[in-house]
Amino acid sequence: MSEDERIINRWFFDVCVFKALESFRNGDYTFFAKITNVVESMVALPMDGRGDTVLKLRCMQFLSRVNNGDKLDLTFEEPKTPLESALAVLESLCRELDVPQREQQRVHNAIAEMLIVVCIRSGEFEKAEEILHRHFSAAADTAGKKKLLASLIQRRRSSHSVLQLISYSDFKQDMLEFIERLYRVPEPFLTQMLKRSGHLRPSAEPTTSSSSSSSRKGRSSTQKPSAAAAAAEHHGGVWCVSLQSVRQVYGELSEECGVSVPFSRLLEEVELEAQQQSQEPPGDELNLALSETPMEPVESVSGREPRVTLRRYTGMTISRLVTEGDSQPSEDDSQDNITQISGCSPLQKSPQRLVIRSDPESDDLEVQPVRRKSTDKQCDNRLIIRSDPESDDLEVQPVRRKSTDKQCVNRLVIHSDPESDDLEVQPVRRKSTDKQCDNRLIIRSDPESDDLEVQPVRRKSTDKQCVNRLIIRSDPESDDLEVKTVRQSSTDKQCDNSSSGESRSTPARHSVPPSVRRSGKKTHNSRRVVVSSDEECEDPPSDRQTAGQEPHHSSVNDPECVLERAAPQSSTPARHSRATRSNHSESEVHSTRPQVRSSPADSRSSSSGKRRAKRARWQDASGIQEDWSDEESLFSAASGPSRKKKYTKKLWTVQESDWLKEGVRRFGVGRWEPIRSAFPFTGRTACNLKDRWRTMVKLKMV
DNA sequence: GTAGGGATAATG
DNA sequence: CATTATCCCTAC
Repeated sequence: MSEDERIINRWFFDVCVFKALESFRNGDYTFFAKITNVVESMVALPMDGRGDTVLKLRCMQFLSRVNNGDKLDLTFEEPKTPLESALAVLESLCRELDVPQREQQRVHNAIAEMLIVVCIRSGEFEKAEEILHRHFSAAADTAGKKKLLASLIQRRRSSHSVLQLISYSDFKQDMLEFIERLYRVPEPFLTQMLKRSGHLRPSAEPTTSSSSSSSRKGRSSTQKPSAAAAAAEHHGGVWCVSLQSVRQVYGELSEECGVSVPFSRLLEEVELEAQQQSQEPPGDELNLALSETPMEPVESVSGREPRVTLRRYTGMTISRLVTEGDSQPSEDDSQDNITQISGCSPLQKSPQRLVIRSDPESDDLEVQPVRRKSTDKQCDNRLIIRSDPESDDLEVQPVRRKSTDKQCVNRLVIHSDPESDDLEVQPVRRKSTDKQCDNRLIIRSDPESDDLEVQPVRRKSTDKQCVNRLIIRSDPESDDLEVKTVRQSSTDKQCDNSSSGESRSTPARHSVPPSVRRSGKKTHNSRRVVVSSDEECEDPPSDRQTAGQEPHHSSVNDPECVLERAAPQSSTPARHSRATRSNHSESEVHSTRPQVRSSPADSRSSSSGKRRAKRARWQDASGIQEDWSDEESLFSAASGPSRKKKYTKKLWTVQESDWLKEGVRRFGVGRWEPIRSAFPFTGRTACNLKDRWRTMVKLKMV
């Protein structure tokens, strides 16, 4: 990666962070979440890291967690609720910045209080109690509050006039103010550049930070429209600036910002990139991908394809988590939301994994077994699971992924009849046009049996979702796939494993492995049906591995769970499921995005429609945190203060591994502390990085 | 702060 | 019980 690219990445990163804060300030949390995802995904990119980069990420992480703090089913770090993660980030911030003790305590208490309130409102009294004891200080000024909360918990009262007075929105803004007092994000270079060139209308500019930013850096970002500005033109909604003007402005600002790259090199890069994307017509003018994209990050993210760098980021919205390096998603993969689950079989040297990915383009769910060994040869076989908006049918389609992205045309439609619980399967040949579907699928793993449960959900508004679900189980003995329909009554709570099923085999291709462990609590009754696909996906014999699974489900309403197992750092939340099975398994989450990475973001709040929905769906798929938290609480209660459990393994996410690789590239092996500081790792010590590197080397991931 | 090596947790 | 990624401890 060239130096130029790093610089450009940082410019864009800065703009995104700036915009994210602005949207948070304006209460546009949806946009905040989207942009956070973008930011998050950028973390692993090579970037000209100036001191503030990590700090900005921290702020984004913090706000992202705060933003999702009222969603107990999300998680950024394994067992933690978003606000618990926020507390952890707060600690990091306090370590990195000089935060007055009093302020630290105040913010800490505010977060703890809100978390307790959220738990109480949700009826999670045990969790609320745990937080109360663990995080809520009994200082004089909070003693009364603590007592009240304790009382509500004890009486199991999830509603109380006091609770109604507490506004989550106010809390968010309070946290934002805290962040802004702590650190004013400087006005991005690109924004300044535009302003100077006369392209940026003052109104479009964020108020708060611009002034402080410039002053913070001690530079005088006065608006002195350079001559360059005169050369700018606005064509059909697109700002165009002559190269000469950009060069001139660049020259002025590069000095102030410490950019040493010659403009000519920068230009070459940009043009090259533009060409590769076959977008911009070459010319004497920069159709400012460079200026425009940054200026309107929103559009880029949600709408049309952003150009240049942005495009790449969008794809990374997902948080990838994986532990294995080789598992790094291919370029292709990185464009989708991916959930990865892996399992390791002792017999086979290579672990088996299953990648579940949501297609940004179509709301489809894609399941793909992955071989971890040879990185290059990923499995070529995939399974697309799609819900039909029109009929609640489930469609399963094997896909062969050549180099050409063309899919297979054979599909399998699985239809469950609400009246009879029958499952209908229908082979279909399909053209290439894909239709979207408005229904969601819930994939859930049964803790008791390692089954995979797939449930179509109507996205409408009615709370009564489909009651029919599918249980997919793989037969370890035969690689068969067994599909069972399940009718669920709202009252059930356990999984029913009564049925045993029959199975059928699909040509083996996708076996769903067992093993996810999750605590499940749902149940259904059911009947099972088996189906076999008539299509075949051909797969090389070896691909078959399958993997784990994962599951999850989600809440009926809006689920958002992701599987996650790992990915703690990201800003994206996941829902947890602890379900993964293998060592490396993990799930990812996607989240907000890109990164904030960890930063924040993630999915949590994205609002853009489809993508958001998709993400939400994924989240559903993941585990549910409540279960876990129950477990956790049980555990803690049982073990008491003394921790019996020495520790819980926290698998490394792909993103963390990417940071580590980038860090080693940047600082060298052995420079663990600098690496740790340069990236928004949370809950990782330099020693952890060292160990992870050791593992990665051992696995030949690096 | 880092390197090594042992211990542990999680999984087949 | 064997494996293995991750965690923990200790020496330097």
